[in-house]
Amino acid sequence: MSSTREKILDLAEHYIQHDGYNGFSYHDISTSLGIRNAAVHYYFPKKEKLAREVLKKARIQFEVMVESARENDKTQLDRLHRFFRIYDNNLSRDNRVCLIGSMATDLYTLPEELNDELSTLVVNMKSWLSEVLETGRKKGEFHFTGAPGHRAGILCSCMAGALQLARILGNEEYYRIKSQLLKDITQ
Amino acid sequence: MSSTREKILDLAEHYIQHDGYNGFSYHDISTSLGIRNAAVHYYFPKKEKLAREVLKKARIQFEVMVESARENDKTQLDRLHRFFRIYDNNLSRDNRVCLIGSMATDLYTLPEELNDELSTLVVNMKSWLSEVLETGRKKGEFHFTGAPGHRAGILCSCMAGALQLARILGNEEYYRIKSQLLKDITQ
DNA sequence: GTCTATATTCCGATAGAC
DNA sequence: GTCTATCGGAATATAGAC
Repeated sequence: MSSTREKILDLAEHYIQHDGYNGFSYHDISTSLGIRNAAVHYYFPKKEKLAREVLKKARIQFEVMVESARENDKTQLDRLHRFFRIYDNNLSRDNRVCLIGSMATDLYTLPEELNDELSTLVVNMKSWLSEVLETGRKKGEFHFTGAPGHRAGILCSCMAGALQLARILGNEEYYRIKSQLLKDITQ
Repeated sequence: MSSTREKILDLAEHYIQHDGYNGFSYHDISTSLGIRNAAVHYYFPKKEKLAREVLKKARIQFEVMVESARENDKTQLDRLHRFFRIYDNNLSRDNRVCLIGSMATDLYTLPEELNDELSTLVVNMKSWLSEVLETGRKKGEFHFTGAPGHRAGILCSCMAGALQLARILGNEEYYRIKSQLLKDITQ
């Protein structure tokens, strides 16, 4: 069980969300880790494989979060806060943009091999959030008009954009957007 | 008055919004234009100067739009539609992401020289939109809660994210998000 | 598993001819 | 203003020793 492999994956995730897929290199990862270029290639021969594994790991991590929400959360508001926490964590870790926003921006320069994993991640997130919103509205926790799927689309795109705006306007902008979105749904 | 220079600027804008700052090269521009690498460097010796000029041109173009809105638009809803049209145009031109979203995602790999121009563009857009929203609410055209600045932040970040999501989920997702945002404000 | 060493390609950038 | 030619460097990737 190699921990180097896991460290590489974590670093790759960091760099993708901090600098973009085309903004980092194997050299960045190897020097951060204190090993050599070739050692990184031992674990991930191609950069696209590395990125694919990052996406896969994020998808599984999201599935774990969903399962944990299913077991522990009593309200849909708890679940909505889990959704927001994903973005909070990105902001607090070096002002990362979200993985989806980063990959989407570079999408047309990426090997098509990455499309499946990326779209699965997005579809899973959006449909889970749609269910949370729909159930929450039925139970009177949330108040909003329109289809839950539309509202989920707004939340996903708005939070992705909020992390990007935060880099330019400051982190306060992110918190303003987040709290306004929350008020829109809960009031 | 060189039209080659203008063509280069337009191509650079296209590539930044299609492939990201780190996803295109002088070679891409020169071959698209049917000239040589060195000719592009004649107009823009450094890539960062090229990107800066793209941002400056976008800022001026936005100022022209604001002035046109001031002269011609009778309602704030007309102005809001102008705002949305910016993103519509990006979507219809090769599924571009917006200039701000693209540059923000690559921000930490860019020369700091670009920060000023980028933040000016964002501040100008957001403050203009805030005014439109505030005036529209006073006149009864719009209905929303919270500060106009917060609502403007939501609109900017949401539309940026919507162009990114559209690349993954299809253009229909963009239109769903846009029309829901519009309903939220006008109903 | 990690290393040295290197092949290959691409990129930003410049010199100098036309 | 555009060209040819080229430099220096960085990136992805691989071969083969340890």
